[in-house]
Amino acid sequence: MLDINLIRHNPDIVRQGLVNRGSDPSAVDAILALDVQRREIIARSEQLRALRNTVSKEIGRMKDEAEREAKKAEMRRVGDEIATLEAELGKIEAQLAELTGELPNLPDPRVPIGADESHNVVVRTEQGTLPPLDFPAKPHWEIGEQLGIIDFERGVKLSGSRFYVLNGLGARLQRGLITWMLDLRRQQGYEERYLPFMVRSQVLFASGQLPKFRDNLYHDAEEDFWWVPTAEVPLTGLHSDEILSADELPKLYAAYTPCFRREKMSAGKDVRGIKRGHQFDKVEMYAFTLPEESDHYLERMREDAEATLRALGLTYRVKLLCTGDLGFAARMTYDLEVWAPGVQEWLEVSSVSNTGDFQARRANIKFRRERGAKAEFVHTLNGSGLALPRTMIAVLENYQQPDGSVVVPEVLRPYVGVDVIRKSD
RNA sequence: GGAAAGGUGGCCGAGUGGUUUAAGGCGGCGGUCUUGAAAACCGCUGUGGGGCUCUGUCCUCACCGUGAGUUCGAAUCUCACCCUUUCCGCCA
Repeated sequence: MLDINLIRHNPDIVRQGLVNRGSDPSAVDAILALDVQRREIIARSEQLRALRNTVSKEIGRMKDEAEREAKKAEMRRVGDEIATLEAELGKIEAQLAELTGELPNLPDPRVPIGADESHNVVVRTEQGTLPPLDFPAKPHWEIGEQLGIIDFERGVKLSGSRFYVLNGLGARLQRGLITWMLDLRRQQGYEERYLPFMVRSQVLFASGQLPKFRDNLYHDAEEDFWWVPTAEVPLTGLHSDEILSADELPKLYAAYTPCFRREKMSAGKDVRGIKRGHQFDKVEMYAFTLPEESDHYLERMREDAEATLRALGLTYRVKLLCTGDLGFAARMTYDLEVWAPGVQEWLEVSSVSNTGDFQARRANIKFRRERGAKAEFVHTLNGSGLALPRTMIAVLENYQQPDGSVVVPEVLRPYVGVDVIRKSD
């Protein structure tokens, strides 16, 4: 949510920011007009309320019956007028909430301007420590099926396309990655949280998924439950409607959750393998910080995510997203992409974003610098650390051997329990 | 799923239609006293919106779980819903 005062006083800045990220700026004018109407109506109705409050007290003290009845009749008319104004106000505020709720965050000035992902900037490429493969690399679906650790057919039988089953060491590899990542996050200073995987509408509004992106979410038809598309959602809601004290900031959290996405927008894309499913696992990082420290923690969180890939010895690159590719709530985002030699693709395994006070406004998360000081909105950041299926792809394809086996990365061996994944293990 | 009792400020807790401007207490902050501290005493105390003689020790509106309703006037009365606790049922 953008600050209404920013829209009111600097509409040009807001319009420019929206244009830069490829959004329609016309809502700004509608919002400004509604804002003026809103304040006019409030001024009038409050004046009438003040009058009624005063006169009602007088009525309580009146002894003269006729005079009292006359005043009551008069206040009845005032009440009717207030009701009319309030009804009008309700409509205007609903429209205002709808329009402002759909405005995305404004890009940070340092974000390169561009229409789409082709304008993203590769900041850095980090060479992995693994020796290059000296044989033709197989894609992970072949590796997985030949080893018997990924079962696509039974996934489809159970739930349709974009679902799969992990068998034995496949499941253990993923579980090992999750546990290892959570341990790594803890060493980096993040507190672990186990969260609900279904949340109320309000929580999805706070993080920015609702109202605009409901098509990509799974929703329970009978209750107000939505399956989380990322742990970012419940983590944003964790401190909603709270006022934190400055000395407990930053609050750094890590959480493992499955993520559920309808992938309506990417129908037909990435249908092969485990790159894009309706259900996938992720370890997520999240931070609540002082406003002046969020830029610093964006870099810190990117470093922390990178450390995961470095520990696995994988080759990856860091991208700074351009304005046109920013997510709804983000004002600046780094993507980490890992190289997968089997599919010959850079896979997005992490997206690290600073949302500034955008989510904090929607979730009403504040802090106080000192006792008695005015409460201010915190800043929030989120980052994947990391998305599991794509990390699995990278591990399988980079650690594959000529005989079809897959070496388990050293850091994972205590978690997986074997050094090499072979057929029929 | 059934029954009962509840939901009031940071916390406890009073308040069944109008001196309530939400009593009182605790906590917190400031002060008096003190060598210092404690105690005692005095004062202060939340959130959001709007306005202005425009940033103030200002005026005003709203907020007692949520939403509607009754009324000149609602924390208080009515209805619906949500949540909590206890008991029963069911269950991992």
